[in-house]
Amino acid sequence: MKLTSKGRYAVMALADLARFDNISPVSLRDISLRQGISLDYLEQIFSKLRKKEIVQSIRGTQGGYVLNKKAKDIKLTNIFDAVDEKVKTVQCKKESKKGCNGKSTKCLTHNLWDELENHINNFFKEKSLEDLVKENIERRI
Amino acid sequence: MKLTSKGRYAVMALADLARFDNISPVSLRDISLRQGISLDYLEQIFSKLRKKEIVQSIRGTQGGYVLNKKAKDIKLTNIFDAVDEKVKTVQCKKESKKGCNGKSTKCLTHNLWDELENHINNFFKEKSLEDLVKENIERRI
DNA sequence: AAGATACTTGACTATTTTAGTCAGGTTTAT
DNA sequence: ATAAACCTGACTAAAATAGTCAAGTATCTT
Repeated sequence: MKLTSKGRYAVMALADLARFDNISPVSLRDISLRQGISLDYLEQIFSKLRKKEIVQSIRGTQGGYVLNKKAKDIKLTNIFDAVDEKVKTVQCKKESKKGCNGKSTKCLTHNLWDELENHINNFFKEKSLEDLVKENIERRI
Repeated sequence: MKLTSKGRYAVMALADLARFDNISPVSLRDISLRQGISLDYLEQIFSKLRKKEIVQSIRGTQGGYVLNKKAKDIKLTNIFDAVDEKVKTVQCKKESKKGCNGKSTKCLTHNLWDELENHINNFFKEKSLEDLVKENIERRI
């Protein structure tokens, strides 16, 4: 059970962005350097974030990215959703008609996995980008 | 972020075992049939569970496996631990001297990943095999 | 107008992990 | 004896991951 770097990088990059974008657009190059993430990879990630309207892009010299919403309105769940970082505990889900594994009943542990998914997703739904930045500033003082 | 089948199968198989082992040892063949998990794969999994003393094996005809502890004393965390299903959110952890990415400070999101890991692990620490079986029986009635 | 900076897109690929399979054992109840 | 069931280690196909690479386009500054 592990978080992929795509999801992790997306959050790291946005946390970085949230700290600096009130001054001026932040270039991926800067984020790349500060966070140690490959520029090419960041471009992939931000392309998705832009399509989901989490960030806005500004082209040209002095360009970069800015947040498209207030930091408190961007939850981790929105970020993970944008980069296709899904919480998945089990396959037996979609075939609503039948139970799991094509059998007529739910598998013994079905409810457990549902609970687990909810448990994790709740964490992601509650936590906002603002929380992240705040925690960080507080620790610095 | 997903659960691997190894961890999932281990829990499913043990839940199955917990329901039947008060009568007689349960053969992997039976579990394989009931849960739809390959026998060969189950053998790999139970080898690990036995080494961690979660189950006990009984060889020969009429043999099989039984739980080695009471169902309420077997937590999901013990099961996942036995089959190497780890919760991992981030790499930057072990190099205790330095911060993340070899830098002198913690990465912006370090605490977040720690929180997330704890959040998930708490779920695994609380949930026992007994809980699972109970919930299931209750649902059936 | 030129050049530099920075975003944009899509294809490509090496590595790692996963999810098993396969083959050959050993033990023990009947 | 023999069949059921455990035991072990090696092997592998397929998928996912974590990027790289190449070839653009847009816009600001001078």
